[in-house]
Amino acid sequence: MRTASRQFRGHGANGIAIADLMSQLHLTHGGFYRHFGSKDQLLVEAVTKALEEIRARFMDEVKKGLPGSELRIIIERYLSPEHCANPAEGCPIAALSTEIPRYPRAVRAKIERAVREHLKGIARFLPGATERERRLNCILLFSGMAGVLNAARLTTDPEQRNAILQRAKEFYTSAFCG
Amino acid sequence: MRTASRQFRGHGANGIAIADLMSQLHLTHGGFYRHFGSKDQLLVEAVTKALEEIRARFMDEVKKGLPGSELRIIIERYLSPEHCANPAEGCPIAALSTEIPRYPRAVRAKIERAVREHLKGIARFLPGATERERRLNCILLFSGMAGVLNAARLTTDPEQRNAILQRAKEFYTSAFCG
DNA sequence: TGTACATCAGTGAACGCGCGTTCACTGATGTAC
DNA sequence: TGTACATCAGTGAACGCGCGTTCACTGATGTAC
Repeated sequence: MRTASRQFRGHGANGIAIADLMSQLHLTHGGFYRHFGSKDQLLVEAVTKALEEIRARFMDEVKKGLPGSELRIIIERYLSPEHCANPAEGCPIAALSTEIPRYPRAVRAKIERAVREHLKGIARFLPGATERERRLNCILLFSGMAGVLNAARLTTDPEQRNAILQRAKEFYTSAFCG
Repeated sequence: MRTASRQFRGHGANGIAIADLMSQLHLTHGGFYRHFGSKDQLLVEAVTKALEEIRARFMDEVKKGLPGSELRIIIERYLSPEHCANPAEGCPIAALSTEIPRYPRAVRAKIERAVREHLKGIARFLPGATERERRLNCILLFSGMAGVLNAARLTTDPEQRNAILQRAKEFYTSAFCG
């Protein structure tokens, strides 16, 4: 399961074959359907799982930091060179955002629900007078960071890549951390 | 060519078969290789072409507006509900950003060059003391807007979708238009 | 403790389809003489 | 003006591969008696 999730993020929603995935677990591909109804279902569960893991990791980091600096820490982490260099371990939305809208309705709906759940858990660190405002700000911040992460990922020059991440870090921190 | 470009943006870099594409032009798929060396090459040319068209459209709109409001117009346009609803006619980077990094080096390099060219043409409307700063700001703005556009595209509730676009418009306008 | 049976994760071969690419061929157009 | 030839966009069949899914079978584990 964890392996599946990594492979999806690393190679794209269609970039990995079930046979290859199973053989990485030292299994044959036939057994796959004992555990999942289809590859789409695996995708849904992999994305959901990945979001939960990421959120757990965020919370760990946040607990270690000073109170009041939660969001600053999350932004720092999200736009770190490590996250940029390892899409397979990172945010599945950043890795798969353009491919998800093209999936069947049922798949999209489930992924959307997982994303909403994820954002709900993070929105409380965002500024905003009402819950609705905090949610909107949360979407704005994370979609923006996901976009800039992808921009950095398709830049081949490492220096340029770091400059982009650095500039984005300053920008989003000053915009959302007062 | 234009058809190809639309199909790629609408269905993803792998979402359209050469046979289907050719038959939309009332041709058989065999003739494809008289014009392009491979499907990858078509992708590169389609993205390049799309960026040129978009920039030309931007410039048209900008000329019609008041001087000084160029960037405001571009942001308004990029985050419009029309752009959100029609990925096939819109920004190829927003539509394909997560798929491009997984292509072979040669493909990526050519697309990156086209993107750089594109941004170079727009950067002069961005704030910044030096050319380098304006370029960084340009990447920041457009990657952020591409991210939020994708977030809006995977939201199923239309009201929520418009709220996201509206909020993003305010945010990026106030951040980059002084 | 031992035996018979059910369950079920895993095996490996096969099916069927989609699709990128190739290739021998056709037929219209243009050029040379 | 007419004829022979070259060019080349387009045709349509075929090749070959990848891959999601199915299925009959195996073998280990656990339960009933």
